[in-house]
Amino acid sequence: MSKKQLIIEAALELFAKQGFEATSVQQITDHCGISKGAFYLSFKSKDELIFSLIDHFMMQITSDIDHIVRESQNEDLLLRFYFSVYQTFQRHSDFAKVLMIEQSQTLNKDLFLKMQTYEKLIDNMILTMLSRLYGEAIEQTKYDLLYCVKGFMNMYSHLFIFHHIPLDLELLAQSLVEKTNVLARNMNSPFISADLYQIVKQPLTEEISQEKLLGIIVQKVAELEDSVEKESLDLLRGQVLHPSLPPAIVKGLLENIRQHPHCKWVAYLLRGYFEKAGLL
Amino acid sequence: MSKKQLIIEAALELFAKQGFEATSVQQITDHCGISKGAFYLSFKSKDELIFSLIDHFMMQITSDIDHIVRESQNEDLLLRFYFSVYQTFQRHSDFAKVLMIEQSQTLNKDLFLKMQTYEKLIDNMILTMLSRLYGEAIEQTKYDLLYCVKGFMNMYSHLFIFHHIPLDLELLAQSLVEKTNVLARNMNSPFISADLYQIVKQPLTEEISQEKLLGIIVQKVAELEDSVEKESLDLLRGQVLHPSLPPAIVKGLLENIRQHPHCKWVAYLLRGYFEKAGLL
DNA sequence: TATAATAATGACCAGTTAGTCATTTGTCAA
DNA sequence: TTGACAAATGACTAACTGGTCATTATTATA
Repeated sequence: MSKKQLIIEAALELFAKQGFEATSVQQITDHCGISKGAFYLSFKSKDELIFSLIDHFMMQITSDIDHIVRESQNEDLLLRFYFSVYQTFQRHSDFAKVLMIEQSQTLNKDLFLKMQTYEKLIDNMILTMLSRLYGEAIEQTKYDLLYCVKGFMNMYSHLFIFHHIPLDLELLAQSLVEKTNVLARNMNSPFISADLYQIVKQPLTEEISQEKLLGIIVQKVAELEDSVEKESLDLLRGQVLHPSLPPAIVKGLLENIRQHPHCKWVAYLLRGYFEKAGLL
Repeated sequence: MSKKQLIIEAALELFAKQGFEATSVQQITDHCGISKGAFYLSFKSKDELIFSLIDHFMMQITSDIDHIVRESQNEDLLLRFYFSVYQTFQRHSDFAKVLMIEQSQTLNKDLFLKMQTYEKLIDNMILTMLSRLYGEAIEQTKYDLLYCVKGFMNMYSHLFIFHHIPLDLELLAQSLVEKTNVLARNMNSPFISADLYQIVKQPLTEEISQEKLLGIIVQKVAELEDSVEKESLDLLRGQVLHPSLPPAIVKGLLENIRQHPHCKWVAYLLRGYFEKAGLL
């Protein structure tokens, strides 16, 4: 085992017990029998360690899930998915605990972005899986289904992250497969629309690019029937390209489209965009 | 506003941004324009602050939920429950964030116990609500339903804890009501049995008392048909009261009952108990 | 106004931290 | 055995921590 790996393993154990902040480099080096100086031969800083640690495990985990989703037949796909996820949680329960404790890390921006990248990957795998399983039927509800699946993963993992109880993972997976099927086949009132999902998945701090914004607008315009909303949105598209209207008009146009349930998010995006650009 | 409240508000803001550990007392006092000394007139220590902070908000939140569950008619109970929960998350989004970041706090034992107390309260309210709504029909699945409800609460709260997006909470609540109904009426393969739930809810570090253990065993013995398992369990009950059998036999008896699906938890508890007592 | 009582301050303390670097130890070819 | 190079060490630094307390400012009372 390389020195890096040795340190990562030792650090993981301590982080799971005490958290990242509360664990000192000295403790880590003591715990794996090397000197403090040696630590800094492997890692530039304590921060680099947590980054490496997260990469180390998240790469394993995401590739595991990817493999399952790619290689399984439809009939046992979902079961194998849940089983594999919980097996991974069990195998790397310390890491799962660290992820829980240090959850999402809004604190450190870089770390947050890294985690978001992995989460997006996993989201996409789950979405692929759901589409393969249920097809067109869940087109409207797939993002809600995604959230439900992730909610299950999260909640049930508490069972073995915080308690060391031997669990029948096969049974657990079966139980969650049933829940997922029940929801997929009976849910009719989704909450998370495609564009809400897109917004939420946008990197937190990164502003939306003009290009992307225009893309979303054009798509929405195409969807809409002829109406005040459609006309307003089209005018706003023009304003994004060549700002010429006074703030009052822009504000009014935004108010027009905000009423339409399908346009709420575009309105939200546009308001943010114009505000940043000093046009509101 | 009292000085204590002033400090709590300021601290909350900083904790939400940086986390508890990473926020110094100096930063807090700077942020609310008082001296470091003045802080220690209101709180004995930094720890006491986080305790007060959690009490301050959790008391509000739990009593809100309790009120809803007590006062609502069955037909709009669930809707009002979800609506109120998310309204609270929105109103106290900083606190929700702190709870997320500092989640469950396995680190500090006292804090963990405090949170577990509140969580138990909320669990019981949700269970009461579910039983009132669905009655006997969910007797077998109620703990799974509880986990699903909590999973929804958790997952969907990400939408506004990490993004400041205006959401239609009424619609969100409706959507979750449907999901809950769908699950309650169609789920047949629960995973969380009454005794598994009991174990998980047991204070983490606290060992099980002999008394409690005997109570569980007696109950199980009463449930079982005459069988090897029943006899084994009864012998083990004797061993708890008056240890006399050699480890090998105890181990064998444990193995006997571990096979029976209803006895897995008792077996788990007994193994832990005998190990602690040096009888295994 | 004078006095007592209370509230607030911030320099200070002892302890801990991440990170550095002159020095020692180990390794291996000549 | 020697010497050159790499690996590893741990005492050290500067910064920061939670918490204290002699001192000062403010308020209430007489």
